[in-house]
Amino acid sequence: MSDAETLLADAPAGHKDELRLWLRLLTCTNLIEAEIRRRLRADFDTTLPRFDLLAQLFRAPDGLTLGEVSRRMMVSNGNLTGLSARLEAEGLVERRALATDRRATTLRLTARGRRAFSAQSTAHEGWVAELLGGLSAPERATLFRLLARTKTSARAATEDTSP
Amino acid sequence: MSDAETLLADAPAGHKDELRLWLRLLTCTNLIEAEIRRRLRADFDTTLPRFDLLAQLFRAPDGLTLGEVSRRMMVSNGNLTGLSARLEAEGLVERRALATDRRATTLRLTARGRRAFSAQSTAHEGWVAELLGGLSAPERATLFRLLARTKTSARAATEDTSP
DNA sequence: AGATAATGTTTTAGGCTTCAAGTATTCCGC
DNA sequence: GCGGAATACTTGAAGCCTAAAACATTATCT
Repeated sequence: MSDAETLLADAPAGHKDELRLWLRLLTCTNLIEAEIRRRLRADFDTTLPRFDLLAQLFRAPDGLTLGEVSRRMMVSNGNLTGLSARLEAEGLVERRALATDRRATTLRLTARGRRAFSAQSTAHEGWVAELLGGLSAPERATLFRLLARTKTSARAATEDTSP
Repeated sequence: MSDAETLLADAPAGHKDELRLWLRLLTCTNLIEAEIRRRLRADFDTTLPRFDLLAQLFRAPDGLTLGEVSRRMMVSNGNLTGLSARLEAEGLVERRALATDRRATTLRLTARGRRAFSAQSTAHEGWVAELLGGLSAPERATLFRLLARTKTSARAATEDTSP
Protein backbone atom coordinates (compact mmCIF):
# COMPACT_ATOMS: atom_id res chain seq x y z
CA MET A 1 0.00 0.00 0.00
CA SER A 2 3.07 2.17 -0.06
CA ASP A 3 3.41 5.15 -2.33
CA ALA A 4 4.99 4.15 -5.58
CA GLU A 5 8.16 5.67 -6.92
CA THR A 6 9.57 5.72 -3.41
CA LEU A 7 11.95 2.86 -3.88
CA LEU A 8 13.24 4.06 -7.18
CA ALA A 9 15.83 6.48 -5.89
CA ASP A 10 17.38 3.71 -3.85
CA ALA A 11 17.51 1.12 -6.59
CA PRO A 12 21.10 -0.06 -6.64
CA ALA A 13 21.64 -2.08 -9.78
CA GLY A 14 20.15 -2.03 -13.27
CA HIS A 15 16.60 -3.23 -12.77
CA LYS A 16 14.92 0.13 -12.36
CA ASP A 17 12.66 -0.61 -15.25
CA GLU A 18 11.07 -3.66 -13.70
CA LEU A 19 10.88 -1.97 -10.33
CA ARG A 20 9.05 0.99 -11.79
CA LEU A 21 6.59 -1.32 -13.50
CA TRP A 22 5.96 -3.28 -10.33
CA LEU A 23 5.39 -0.12 -8.29
CA ARG A 24 2.89 1.16 -10.80
CA LEU A 25 1.09 -2.17 -10.88
CA LEU A 26 0.90 -2.08 -7.11
CA THR A 27 -0.33 1.50 -7.05
CA CYS A 28 -3.10 0.79 -9.57
CA THR A 29 -4.34 -2.27 -7.77
CA ASN A 30 -4.23 -0.64 -4.35
CA LEU A 31 -6.03 2.42 -5.63
CA ILE A 32 -8.91 0.40 -7.04
CA GLU A 33 -9.03 -2.04 -4.18
CA ALA A 34 -9.11 0.72 -1.57
CA GLU A 35 -12.02 2.37 -3.35
CA ILE A 36 -13.93 -0.91 -3.53
CA ARG A 37 -13.35 -1.51 0.17
CA ARG A 38 -14.50 2.01 0.91
CA ARG A 39 -17.72 1.59 -1.03
CA LEU A 40 -18.44 -1.84 0.41
CA ARG A 41 -18.23 -0.29 3.84
CA ALA A 42 -20.16 2.86 2.99
CA ASP A 43 -22.95 1.26 0.96
CA PHE A 44 -23.27 -2.18 2.54
CA ASP A 45 -21.43 -1.98 5.84
CA THR A 46 -19.32 -4.97 4.89
CA THR A 47 -15.75 -5.83 3.94
CA LEU A 48 -13.92 -7.36 0.99
CA PRO A 49 -13.15 -10.67 2.72
CA ARG A 50 -16.82 -11.09 3.64
CA PHE A 51 -17.82 -10.26 0.08
CA ASP A 52 -15.32 -12.74 -1.31
CA LEU A 53 -16.57 -15.51 0.92
CA LEU A 54 -20.19 -14.86 -0.06
CA ALA A 55 -19.11 -14.94 -3.71
CA GLN A 56 -17.63 -18.39 -3.28
CA LEU A 57 -20.74 -19.73 -1.62
CA PHE A 58 -23.10 -18.08 -4.07
CA ARG A 59 -21.78 -20.32 -6.79
CA ALA A 60 -22.09 -23.47 -4.71
CA PRO A 61 -25.75 -24.05 -3.86
CA ASP A 62 -24.91 -27.30 -2.10
CA GLY A 63 -22.35 -25.60 0.08
CA LEU A 64 -18.63 -26.01 0.45
CA THR A 65 -16.43 -27.28 3.23
CA LEU A 66 -14.20 -24.83 5.03
CA GLY A 67 -11.16 -26.44 3.46
CA GLU A 68 -12.58 -26.08 -0.01
CA VAL A 69 -13.31 -22.40 0.51
CA SER A 70 -9.91 -21.89 2.06
CA ARG A 71 -8.21 -23.31 -1.03
CA ARG A 72 -10.34 -21.28 -3.43
CA MET A 73 -9.81 -18.04 -1.57
CA MET A 74 -6.13 -18.80 -1.07
CA VAL A 75 -6.22 -17.97 2.61
CA SER A 76 -5.36 -19.99 5.68
CA ASN A 77 -7.72 -22.35 7.45
CA GLY A 78 -7.62 -20.45 10.68
CA ASN A 79 -8.63 -17.32 8.86
CA LEU A 80 -11.84 -18.91 7.63
CA THR A 81 -12.82 -20.10 11.07
CA GLY A 82 -13.21 -16.52 12.25
CA LEU A 83 -14.57 -15.14 9.01
CA SER A 84 -17.31 -17.73 8.70
CA ALA A 85 -18.15 -17.38 12.39
CA ARG A 86 -18.75 -13.66 11.91
CA LEU A 87 -20.88 -14.22 8.84
CA GLU A 88 -22.87 -16.86 10.66
CA ALA A 89 -23.47 -14.43 13.49
CA GLU A 90 -24.80 -11.96 10.95
CA GLY A 91 -27.18 -14.59 9.61
CA LEU A 92 -25.73 -14.67 6.10
CA VAL A 93 -24.11 -18.07 6.26
CA GLU A 94 -25.10 -21.40 7.73
CA ARG A 95 -22.75 -24.04 9.06
CA ARG A 96 -23.73 -27.66 9.01
CA ALA A 97 -21.85 -30.79 9.94
CA LEU A 98 -21.08 -32.99 6.97
CA ALA A 99 -22.81 -36.35 7.35
CA THR A 100 -20.18 -38.37 5.56
CA ASP A 101 -17.20 -36.87 7.40
CA ARG A 102 -17.66 -35.62 10.89
CA ARG A 103 -14.42 -33.68 10.80
CA ALA A 104 -15.73 -31.35 8.12
CA THR A 105 -18.19 -28.48 8.19
CA THR A 106 -20.08 -27.26 5.18
CA LEU A 107 -20.84 -23.60 4.65
CA ARG A 108 -23.90 -22.46 2.76
CA LEU A 109 -25.60 -19.14 2.12
CA THR A 110 -28.86 -18.44 3.88
CA ALA A 111 -31.69 -16.82 1.92
CA ARG A 112 -30.63 -13.56 3.47
CA GLY A 113 -27.06 -14.19 2.45
CA ARG A 114 -28.12 -14.76 -1.14
CA ARG A 115 -30.11 -11.55 -1.20
CA ALA A 116 -27.26 -9.58 0.36
CA PHE A 117 -24.68 -10.91 -2.06
CA SER A 118 -26.86 -10.29 -5.11
CA ALA A 119 -27.16 -6.63 -4.26
CA GLN A 120 -23.50 -6.29 -3.43
CA SER A 121 -22.40 -8.11 -6.55
CA THR A 122 -24.43 -5.89 -8.85
CA ALA A 123 -23.02 -2.76 -7.26
CA HIS A 124 -19.51 -4.17 -7.29
CA GLU A 125 -19.63 -4.85 -11.00
CA GLY A 126 -20.78 -1.31 -11.63
CA TRP A 127 -17.99 0.16 -9.54
CA VAL A 128 -15.36 -1.79 -11.41
CA ALA A 129 -16.80 -0.72 -14.76
CA GLU A 130 -16.74 2.86 -13.55
CA LEU A 131 -13.19 2.70 -12.23
CA LEU A 132 -11.91 1.18 -15.46
CA GLY A 133 -14.17 3.28 -17.65
CA GLY A 134 -11.33 5.51 -18.79
CA LEU A 135 -9.84 2.71 -20.88
CA SER A 136 -11.06 1.94 -24.36
CA ALA A 137 -12.04 -1.59 -25.30
CA PRO A 138 -8.82 -2.16 -27.28
CA GLU A 139 -6.77 -0.81 -24.40
CA ARG A 140 -8.52 -3.18 -22.03
CA ALA A 141 -7.88 -6.07 -24.38
CA THR A 142 -4.16 -5.31 -24.63
CA LEU A 143 -3.85 -4.81 -20.91
CA PHE A 144 -5.65 -8.08 -20.28
CA ARG A 145 -3.26 -9.92 -22.54
CA LEU A 146 -0.16 -8.36 -21.02
CA LEU A 147 -1.37 -9.20 -17.54
CA ALA A 148 -1.73 -12.80 -18.63
CA ARG A 149 1.91 -12.71 -19.65
CA THR A 150 2.78 -11.14 -16.32
CA LYS A 151 0.93 -13.85 -14.45
CA THR A 152 2.79 -16.52 -16.37
CA SER A 153 6.11 -14.82 -15.71
CA ALA A 154 5.47 -14.49 -12.00
CA ARG A 155 4.25 -18.06 -11.67
CA ALA A 156 7.32 -19.35 -13.44
CA ALA A 157 9.59 -17.44 -11.08
CA THR A 158 7.57 -18.56 -8.08
CA GLU A 159 7.43 -22.24 -8.83
CA ASP A 160 11.03 -22.53 -9.86
CA THR A 161 11.95 -24.99 -7.19
CA SER A 162 8.62 -26.60 -6.26
CA PRO A 163 6.86 -28.21 -9.24
CA MET B 1 -6.67 -12.17 -2.38
CA SER B 2 -9.56 -14.20 -3.67
CA ASP B 3 -9.26 -16.50 -6.62
CA ALA B 4 -10.01 -14.63 -9.81
CA GLU B 5 -12.71 -15.64 -12.21
CA THR B 6 -14.94 -16.50 -9.27
CA LEU B 7 -17.19 -13.52 -9.60
CA LEU B 8 -17.59 -13.81 -13.32
CA ALA B 9 -20.35 -16.38 -13.33
CA ASP B 10 -22.45 -14.15 -11.14
CA ALA B 11 -21.98 -10.97 -13.10
CA PRO B 12 -25.48 -9.69 -13.70
CA ALA B 13 -25.28 -6.95 -16.29
CA GLY B 14 -22.97 -6.18 -19.20
CA HIS B 15 -19.69 -5.26 -17.60
CA LYS B 16 -18.07 -8.68 -17.61
CA ASP B 17 -15.18 -7.32 -19.59
CA GLU B 18 -14.10 -4.80 -17.00
CA LEU B 19 -14.69 -7.28 -14.21
CA ARG B 20 -12.48 -9.85 -15.88
CA LEU B 21 -9.74 -7.27 -16.30
CA TRP B 22 -9.96 -6.20 -12.69
CA LEU B 23 -9.80 -9.76 -11.43
CA ARG B 24 -6.73 -10.46 -13.50
CA LEU B 25 -5.07 -7.28 -12.30
CA LEU B 26 -5.79 -8.32 -8.75
CA THR B 27 -4.49 -11.83 -9.30
CA CYS B 28 -1.22 -10.60 -10.80
CA THR B 29 -0.56 -8.14 -8.04
CA ASN B 30 -1.44 -10.57 -5.28
CA LEU B 31 0.72 -13.27 -6.80
CA ILE B 32 3.78 -11.04 -6.92
CA GLU B 33 3.13 -9.37 -3.59
CA ALA B 34 2.68 -12.70 -1.82
CA GLU B 35 5.99 -13.92 -3.18
CA ILE B 36 7.76 -10.76 -2.07
CA ARG B 37 6.28 -11.08 1.40
CA ARG B 38 7.34 -14.71 1.53
CA ARG B 39 10.92 -13.89 0.59
CA LEU B 40 11.15 -10.92 2.95
CA ARG B 41 10.18 -13.26 5.74
CA ALA B 42 12.37 -16.15 4.63
CA ASP B 43 15.50 -14.17 3.82
CA PHE B 44 15.30 -11.23 6.22
CA ASP B 45 12.71 -12.19 8.82
CA THR B 46 10.79 -9.00 8.14
CA THR B 47 7.54 -7.87 6.58
CA LEU B 48 6.43 -5.63 3.75
CA PRO B 49 5.11 -2.82 5.99
CA ARG B 50 8.43 -2.72 7.85
CA PHE B 51 10.30 -2.68 4.54
CA ASP B 52 8.11 0.12 3.22
CA LEU B 53 8.68 2.25 6.29
CA LEU B 54 12.44 1.78 6.11
CA ALA B 55 12.30 2.77 2.44
CA GLN B 56 10.60 6.03 3.29
CA LEU B 57 13.14 6.88 5.95
CA PHE B 58 16.12 5.83 3.82
CA ARG B 59 15.39 8.69 1.48
CA ALA B 60 15.06 11.22 4.26
CA PRO B 61 18.36 11.50 6.12
CA ASP B 62 16.98 14.25 8.31
CA GLY B 63 14.03 12.14 9.34
CA LEU B 64 10.31 12.52 8.87
CA THR B 65 7.45 13.11 11.23
CA LEU B 66 4.95 10.34 11.80
CA GLY B 67 2.34 12.34 9.95
CA GLU B 68 4.57 12.80 6.96
CA VAL B 69 5.32 9.09 6.77
CA SER B 70 1.68 8.29 7.24
CA ARG B 71 0.73 10.43 4.24
CA ARG B 72 3.46 9.00 2.04
CA MET B 73 2.63 5.43 2.88
CA MET B 74 -1.09 6.10 2.57
CA VAL B 75 -1.72 4.47 5.88
CA SER B 76 -3.50 5.64 9.03
CA ASN B 77 -1.76 7.50 11.81
CA GLY B 78 -2.57 4.91 14.42
CA ASN B 79 -1.03 2.25 12.27
CA LEU B 80 2.30 4.03 12.27
CA THR B 81 2.35 4.34 16.02
CA GLY B 82 2.58 0.58 16.34
CA LEU B 83 4.75 -0.03 13.31
CA SER B 84 7.38 2.52 14.32
CA ALA B 85 7.32 1.25 17.90
CA ARG B 86 8.17 -2.25 16.69
CA LEU B 87 10.97 -1.00 14.47
CA GLU B 88 12.32 1.10 17.30
CA ALA B 89 12.32 -1.98 19.53
CA GLU B 90 14.33 -3.78 16.86
CA GLY B 91 16.85 -0.96 16.82
CA LEU B 92 16.30 0.01 13.19
CA VAL B 93 14.55 3.30 13.78
CA GLU B 94 15.01 6.16 16.19
CA ARG B 95 12.29 8.46 17.51
CA ARG B 96 13.10 11.94 18.55
CA ALA B 97 10.93 14.80 19.72
CA LEU B 98 10.77 17.68 17.27
CA ALA B 99 12.22 20.81 18.84
CA THR B 100 10.06 23.26 16.96
CA ASP B 101 6.77 21.46 17.59
CA ARG B 102 6.37 19.41 20.69
CA ARG B 103 3.35 17.60 19.32
CA ALA B 104 5.38 15.92 16.61
CA THR B 105 7.89 13.07 16.63
CA THR B 106 10.51 12.57 13.95
CA LEU B 107 11.54 9.13 12.77
CA ARG B 108 15.01 8.42 11.49
CA LEU B 109 16.97 5.32 10.50
CA THR B 110 19.71 4.14 12.79
CA ALA B 111 23.00 2.99 11.26
CA ARG B 112 21.75 -0.54 11.68
CA GLY B 113 18.50 0.41 9.98
CA ARG B 114 20.39 1.78 7.02
CA ARG B 115 22.46 -1.37 6.68
CA ALA B 116 19.40 -3.58 6.97
CA PHE B 117 17.44 -1.66 4.38
CA SER B 118 20.32 -1.57 1.91
CA ALA B 119 20.56 -5.34 1.91
CA GLN B 120 16.80 -5.78 1.69
CA SER B 121 16.45 -3.24 -1.06
CA THR B 122 19.05 -4.87 -3.27
CA ALA B 123 17.42 -8.26 -2.88
CA HIS B 124 13.97 -6.82 -3.43
CA GLU B 125 14.97 -5.25 -6.69
CA GLY B 126 16.37 -8.55 -7.88
CA TRP B 127 13.21 -10.42 -6.96
CA VAL B 128 11.05 -7.99 -8.88
CA ALA B 129 13.28 -8.25 -11.94
CA GLU B 130 13.07 -12.01 -11.69
CA LEU B 131 9.29 -12.08 -11.29
CA LEU B 132 8.78 -9.77 -14.27
CA GLY B 133 11.57 -11.33 -16.28
CA GLY B 134 9.18 -13.12 -18.60
CA LEU B 135 8.16 -9.85 -20.23
CA SER B 136 10.15 -8.27 -23.02
CA ALA B 137 11.22 -4.64 -22.78
CA PRO B 138 8.54 -3.49 -25.27
CA GLU B 139 5.90 -5.46 -23.40
CA ARG B 140 6.94 -3.82 -20.16
CA ALA B 141 6.80 -0.41 -21.80
CA THR B 142 3.29 -0.97 -23.14
CA LEU B 143 2.09 -2.37 -19.85
CA PHE B 144 3.58 0.57 -18.02
CA ARG B 145 1.77 3.01 -20.26
CA LEU B 146 -1.58 1.21 -19.95
CA LEU B 147 -1.26 1.12 -16.19
CA ALA B 148 -0.75 4.86 -16.22
CA ARG B 149 -4.03 5.14 -18.10
CA THR B 150 -5.63 2.82 -15.58
CA LYS B 151 -4.37 4.92 -12.70
CA THR B 152 -5.80 8.04 -14.28
CA SER B 153 -9.12 6.36 -14.90
CA ALA B 154 -9.38 5.09 -11.35
CA ARG B 155 -8.39 8.41 -9.85
CA ALA B 156 -10.97 10.21 -11.94
CA ALA B 157 -13.69 7.84 -10.76
CA THR B 158 -12.50 8.12 -7.17
CA GLU B 159 -12.28 11.86 -6.92
CA ASP B 160 -15.54 12.51 -8.69
CA THR B 161 -17.15 14.29 -5.80
CA SER B 162 -14.17 15.56 -3.79
CA PRO B 163 -11.81 17.83 -5.76
C1' DA C 1 -4.67 37.25 26.80
C1' DG C 2 -8.36 33.96 26.38
C1' DA C 3 -11.42 31.19 23.72
C1' DT C 4 -11.63 28.41 19.82
C1' DA C 5 -10.00 25.85 16.05
C1' DA C 6 -6.61 23.11 13.90
C1' DT C 7 -2.88 19.79 14.04
C1' DG C 8 0.06 15.64 15.61
C1' DT C 9 -0.02 11.61 18.01
C1' DT C 10 -1.83 7.86 20.89
C1' DT C 11 -5.39 4.86 22.47
C1' DT C 12 -9.26 1.74 21.94
C1' DA C 13 -12.15 -1.56 19.85
C1' DG C 14 -12.63 -4.46 16.23
C1' DG C 15 -11.56 -7.01 12.06
C1' DC C 16 -8.26 -9.53 8.96
C1' DT C 17 -4.23 -12.49 8.45
C1' DT C 18 -0.62 -15.95 9.28
C1' DC C 19 1.86 -19.68 11.55
C1' DA C 20 2.19 -23.23 14.81
C1' DA C 21 0.23 -26.19 18.09
C1' DG C 22 -3.74 -28.83 19.51
C1' DT C 23 -8.07 -31.80 18.91
C1' DA C 24 -11.07 -34.83 16.48
C1' DT C 25 -11.91 -37.96 12.91
C1' DT C 26 -10.89 -40.80 9.03
C1' DC C 27 -7.82 -43.59 6.24
C1' DC C 28 -4.47 -47.18 5.47
C1' DG C 29 -1.45 -51.04 6.11
C1' DC C 30 -1.10 -55.05 8.24
C1' DG D 1 -9.50 -54.47 14.09
C1' DC D 2 -5.59 -51.90 15.65
C1' DG D 3 -1.95 -48.38 15.40
C1' DG D 4 0.05 -44.73 12.93
C1' DA D 5 -0.38 -41.28 9.27
C1' DA D 6 -3.14 -38.05 7.05
C1' DT D 7 -6.94 -34.78 7.02
C1' DA D 8 -10.37 -31.08 8.81
C1' DC D 9 -10.84 -27.81 11.75
C1' DT D 10 -10.02 -24.73 15.99
C1' DT D 11 -7.20 -22.13 19.12
C1' DG D 12 -3.59 -18.90 20.52
C1' DA D 13 -0.08 -15.53 19.84
C1' DA D 14 1.42 -11.97 17.09
C1' DG D 15 1.34 -8.51 13.54
C1' DC D 16 -1.12 -5.34 10.42
C1' DC D 17 -4.92 -2.19 9.55
C1' DT D 18 -8.81 1.15 10.25
C1' DA D 19 -12.06 4.46 12.29
C1' DA D 20 -13.22 7.12 16.09
C1' DA D 21 -12.32 9.15 20.46
C1' DA D 22 -9.04 11.21 23.56
C1' DC D 23 -5.08 14.00 24.56
C1' DA D 24 -1.47 17.45 23.92
C1' DT D 25 0.23 21.30 21.65
C1' DT D 26 0.16 25.08 18.46
C1' DA D 27 -2.23 28.59 15.66
C1' DT D 28 -5.80 31.98 15.10
C1' DC D 29 -9.20 35.34 16.02
C1' DT D 30 -10.84 39.03 18.55
